[in-house]
Amino acid sequence: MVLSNNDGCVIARSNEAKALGVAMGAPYFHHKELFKKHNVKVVSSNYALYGDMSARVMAILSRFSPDIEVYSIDEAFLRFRGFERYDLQKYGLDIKRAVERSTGLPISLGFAPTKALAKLANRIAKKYPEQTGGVYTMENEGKRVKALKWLQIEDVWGIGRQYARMLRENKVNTALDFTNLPNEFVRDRMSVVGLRLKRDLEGRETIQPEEAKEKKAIACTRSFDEMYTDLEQLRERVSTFASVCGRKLRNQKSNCELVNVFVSSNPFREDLPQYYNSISVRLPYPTSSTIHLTKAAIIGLDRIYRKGYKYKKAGVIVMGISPDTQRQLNMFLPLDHRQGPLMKAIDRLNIMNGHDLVRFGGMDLKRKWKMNRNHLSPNYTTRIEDIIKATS
DNA sequence: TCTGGGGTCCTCCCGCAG
DNA sequence: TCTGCTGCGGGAGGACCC
Repeated sequence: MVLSNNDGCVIARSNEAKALGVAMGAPYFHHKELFKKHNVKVVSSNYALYGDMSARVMAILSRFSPDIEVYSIDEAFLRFRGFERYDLQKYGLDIKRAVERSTGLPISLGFAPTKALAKLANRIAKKYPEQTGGVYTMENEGKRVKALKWLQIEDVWGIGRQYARMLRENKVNTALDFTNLPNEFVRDRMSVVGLRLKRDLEGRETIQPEEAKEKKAIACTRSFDEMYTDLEQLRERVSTFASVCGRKLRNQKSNCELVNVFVSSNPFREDLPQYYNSISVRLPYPTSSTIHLTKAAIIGLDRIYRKGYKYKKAGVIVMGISPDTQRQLNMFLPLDHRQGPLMKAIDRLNIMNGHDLVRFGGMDLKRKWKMNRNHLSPNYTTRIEDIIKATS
């Protein structure tokens, strides 16, 4: 089982762990005893490792089709245009073997005419490994209808909890029931998004592949390991969050003109007074300078901070993002030309010498806080000390 | 004691300007 | 000068994804 940041929630479960009845997102501490009793292997999330393994898998997949959309850390859509003469089932097994041989990671594949149907085909492949070999091809109308009949409404890609409940109340129990609904009903209750999904499930390609785009918002938010009451503690954390946003912005060669800060008490502590607030601070011109972002974030924080609450979470979200090459400057405020080279130098030092070598005065230089990661797996592929040792 | 983090898109509403 | 209509942009809120 894999835990979220801070070892808070269960975010991934093996089939064995699922069989124990552990729900997705369940708080870890609720089930600690059960895990101990059944000897469940628990690991803290390790995104350095997952990110690297993901990149390896995606690189292998891209050898099999020129047209790949990396959808998330563990999913990709590949388009097989011009593969009409291929036996896709066999080709799929080749892909699966190649990934498993090079990375040791088991994968499953689904072939279908649209993205929503491909998700469904993949689900079948994963669910019935013996019959499908981990590859399922939805090559005709009969298979499409059969699959839609099999798929429960809440398992449809794009149908979340709210929609599933509403649909069940309207006697829609399977994906097939959903495709049989009148368009007007779907449009009315689920907006054009629902309508697009319906068409896609009918086999008419509607949900288009996404090209890699620059992010429209970049966030760094954290729950704290203890509750903070002091403005100074919050300032330190918020400064650090702002500097992370700055680094991410510079990585994608963008600037932002809006810095949003939020603070929150612990909603699970109903015995304590609750407080949530957020504020957006507009910058005079788009920037990715940590100095500017931090200043703006602190101004925002000072405005929303209220004494007397115990704070459990805070974050910085930068918005209004534009690329370096399209920067709208301010007619009345001169651009500070020193910021760019300064940030570049800091980023370079931090890359060469490990993160956080160079930091800013407002940040948590003494770093009293810690993230709970009590079950961390080694960084097998990204840290030389952690590399797997082979012994004879 | 201990309950994650990072995104997207759509709709609605409001204020503003023509 | 006033009123009504229309289009647009921004913010809030709600749905979804991983």
